[in-house]
Amino acid sequence: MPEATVARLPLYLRALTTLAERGVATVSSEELAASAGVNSAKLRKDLSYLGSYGTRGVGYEVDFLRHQITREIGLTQDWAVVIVGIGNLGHALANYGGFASRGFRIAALVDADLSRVGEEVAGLKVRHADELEQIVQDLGIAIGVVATPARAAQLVCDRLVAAGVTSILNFAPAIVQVPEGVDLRKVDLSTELQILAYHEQRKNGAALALTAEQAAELAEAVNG
Amino acid sequence: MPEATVARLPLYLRALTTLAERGVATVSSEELAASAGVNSAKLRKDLSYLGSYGTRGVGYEVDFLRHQITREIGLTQDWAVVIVGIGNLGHALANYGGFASRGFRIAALVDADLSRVGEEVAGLKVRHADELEQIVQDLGIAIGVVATPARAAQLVCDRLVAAGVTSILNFAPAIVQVPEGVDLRKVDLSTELQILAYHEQRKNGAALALTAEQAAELAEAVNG
DNA sequence: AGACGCTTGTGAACGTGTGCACAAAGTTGC
DNA sequence: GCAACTTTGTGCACACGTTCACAAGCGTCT
Ligand SMILES: NC(=O)c1ccc[n+]([C@@H]2O[C@H](COP(=O)([O-])OP(=O)(O)OC[C@H]3O[C@@H](n4cnc5c(N)ncnc54)[C@H](O)[C@@H]3O)[C@@H](O)[C@H]2O)c1
Ligand SMILES: NC(=O)c1ccc[n+]([C@@H]2O[C@H](COP(=O)([O-])OP(=O)(O)OC[C@H]3O[C@@H](n4cnc5c(N)ncnc54)[C@H](O)[C@@H]3O)[C@@H](O)[C@H]2O)c1
Repeated sequence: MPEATVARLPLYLRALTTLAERGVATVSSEELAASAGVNSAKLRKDLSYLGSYGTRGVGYEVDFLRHQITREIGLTQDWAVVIVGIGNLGHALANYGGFASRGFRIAALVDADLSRVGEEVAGLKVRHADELEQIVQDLGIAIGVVATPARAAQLVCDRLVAAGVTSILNFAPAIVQVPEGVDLRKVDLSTELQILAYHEQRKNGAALALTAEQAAELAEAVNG
Repeated sequence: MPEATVARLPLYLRALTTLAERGVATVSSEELAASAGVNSAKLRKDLSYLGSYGTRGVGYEVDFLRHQITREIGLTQDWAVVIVGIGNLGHALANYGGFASRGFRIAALVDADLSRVGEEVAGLKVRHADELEQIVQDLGIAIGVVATPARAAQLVCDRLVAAGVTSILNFAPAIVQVPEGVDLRKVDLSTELQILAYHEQRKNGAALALTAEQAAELAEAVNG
């Protein structure tokens, strides 16, 4: 299955869940594509990787398709997650209710700062970073979330990997190396804003260019 | 400039900043690529879109290249940002110091909940959503960050656009439509986790498949 | 039952992105 | 001033992703 398709399955899943809540029983690729904000041909091709679950002339059965995607992504089981670094962001993540409803359970919170250890956040006691290996093994944790400062990110990832974690979501703005077999994804807010700024500048730049062109025309008019 | 290149420029910028702080004056494409975690040919092709700023046989001058990328992204000016939805995540974002150092200034905080309005967060008073248009125009805000619940996201984006915002970063897990000319990027943590879960499952699935194969072999051995 | 209309699933064309490999261009050492 | 060495910038081939367009298949209505 293409990586681009995998990245869109959660999108479809969310759209299907919304439809199911509204009591919709079947949906065409055109409608579902509109809900998910993608091209309908792309949607059909994506879904075709799961199998032929549609009915020609009718569409897709919402509940059935939802189940198939859930199974494909691997959300039939709950995944235990550890969050490392319980600062600003770590607190927000720990308190966020949206993970549980999507198949993820925050199983442990870890920080290196002794003044933070023992604090109760979202019903969990913050534990010390040195206990990481024990925690990961005891709770069967496969996914780690890194919300420490950038300078600690590589060390924390190394420890997570050593403890047996094979999937990491990194929020720290740092380039981290992990051994093969370990999946690393990053969420980088500053980068996102910078990409927006680039396009924003070009929008304004286009306006400036137009002005320059107008200026040239003006100059020509005056000189001609 | 290719979109993929634009998305990597912030990465290079960060790597260059780190090098500059370490006092490195020049860097080869090989070294810089390693710092940024990309292929060196890709890095050189990306940089070639900015112009021919390298010196053959030597490499790139760190400070100069940093300045060129900063200019290209449009970070020579500071961008004013408004955050809408000052809950868990909004607080974390408002308190985050990493934006200011990268050319973004949190200029205003907005919420619809009257019990939140007036609260002081990160040195700013939370203002009411109805004032949005006024705020955006007075402060010359071009970028909006949406950290409201999903159900409010479309409404908030519509209001932001109506107020004159032309770039939006959305944290709510919702598909949002914006008119042409407005850039919308989304950060979706659940999706990221789900992508990790998919690969995680396949890792385990590979192990299970092996077991199944072994089982088949065993059955064959018993029957044969 | 058969014709009609609708929607899926997919072949094929196209566009974008990646990475190799090397000529061109610079530096360093003698 | 020249040869040897280093590193950039880029042409080219390939891989990946997207979109069009349509035959095949299903349900419905007469
Ligand atoms: N807060 C945000 O909204 C935001 C936005 C974008 C990016 N980030 C990034 O997310 C990360 C966390 O941000 P934050 O605002 O929560 O920072 P923070 O300073 O509030 O929290 C960091 C936490 O990590 C802990 N920590 C430090 N070293 C550790 C280690 N080796 N092991 C375990 N824990 C350790 C600290 O004790 C602290 O509690 C940073 O890298 C930041 O750049 C945050
Ligand atoms: N907290 C997290 O770590 C986290 C993680 C992933 C995604 N998210 C998403 O980010 C968003 C915010 O999450 P949160 O945990 O901060 O939620 P929250 O409920 O704590 O905060 C939401 C805030 O938005 C305000 N709001 C609601 N409607 C509004 C409107 N129309 N205009 C202006 N403000 C409005 C509310 O008053 C509240 O203060 C949610 O969509 C959530 O799914 C949060």
